[in-house]
Amino acid sequence: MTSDQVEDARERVVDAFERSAEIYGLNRSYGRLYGVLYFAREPLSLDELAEETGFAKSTVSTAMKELERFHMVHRRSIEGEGKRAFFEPERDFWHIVKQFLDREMRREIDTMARALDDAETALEAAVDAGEDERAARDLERVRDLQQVYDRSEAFVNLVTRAPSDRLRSAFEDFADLVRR
Amino acid sequence: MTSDQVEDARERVVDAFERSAEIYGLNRSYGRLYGVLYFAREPLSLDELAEETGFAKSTVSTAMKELERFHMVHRRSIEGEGKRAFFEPERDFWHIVKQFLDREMRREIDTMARALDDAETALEAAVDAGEDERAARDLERVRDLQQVYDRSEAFVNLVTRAPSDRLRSAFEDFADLVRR
DNA sequence: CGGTATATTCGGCATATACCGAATATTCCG
DNA sequence: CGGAATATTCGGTATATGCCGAATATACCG
Repeated sequence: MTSDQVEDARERVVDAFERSAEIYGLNRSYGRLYGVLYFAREPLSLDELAEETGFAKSTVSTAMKELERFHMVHRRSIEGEGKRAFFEPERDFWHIVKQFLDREMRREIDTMARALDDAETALEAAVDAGEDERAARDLERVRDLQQVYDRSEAFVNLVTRAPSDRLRSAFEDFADLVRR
Repeated sequence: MTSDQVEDARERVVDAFERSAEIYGLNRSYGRLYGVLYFAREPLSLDELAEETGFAKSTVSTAMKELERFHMVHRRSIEGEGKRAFFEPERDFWHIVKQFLDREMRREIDTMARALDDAETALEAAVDAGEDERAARDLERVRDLQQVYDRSEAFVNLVTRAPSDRLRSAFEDFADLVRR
């Protein structure tokens, strides 16, 4: 039966989504839910998602909240459907990446930057006070890190502020930059 | 005492490493171990790392194996130190990123690509057989994904093959690409 | 080749996480 | 405003994970 094969094929792609989720530190179930949504012909309700994936409705509810946090799905209500919530997948992967950079990576960079600044101050004082020469070494290390994080921050700013299609084309050209 | 402040500052940076590890889906303990190594004046042994971090030696041993897998640390032996192993941090972050792309992301891309190719074949057959028009929709989705993953693969190839300093400078120029 | 220093493996415990179903809260509509 | 439909929260359980210390394996040196 062809339609069985189609079903299998779709299932394998959803499997692949699960493994992807895993790699990026997300729960497998999120990959599955996202995958199911990705192939849905229309927005799905919590009950439909639960039915489709085999998870309890409560599980789906919390998972959806998290997936929304990552901007991987969007919640909608539909005219005449009362309170019932419907979910659609975000299919622009660049958008998802941007949101991740904006939310998670920026926060990481900020804490690190603050820690580094404090460390720099303390170490400068230590060096001036003629403390052991370990301080000088550490100061160098800290400054190296500062440079790395400054660049990361610039990159994050760049990416999160540019629209997806501009990024896509910039990355095409990026290839030439690396190669030349 | 200034040296207390220095100690505190170093500690805060190591803390920041822990949080970073967390964000990228690694264990906090890996961040701590890497951080301690980052500021070490010389390569550290398992016992020294255990002493410094408070983890059991066995814990450190397995963690080090994992950190090696990610190319975040390197294992060395030192002349006249017998069997004892010493560890050094990889300080070139680009190198670490490249290894991650090469090992993890490439594998993810491969499984997804295979799943998508299978799905494409099955769906094409279904469409030709005049199956329900859902197949046509799905085929479109699959092809969109293929494009995304093809581009990702090209990007991964590019980055993993270029030397770190070239990447760094290419990313400087990338900024102009996006902005212009 | 035997002994010693070191590394790794393994079983077990304690904690964290994923998931469930029942209980509660919220929204919408008559 | 009340009641029905839905979503969310919460407590409990099963499983996974992190970490430890003891037991085992491995490498080096005399």
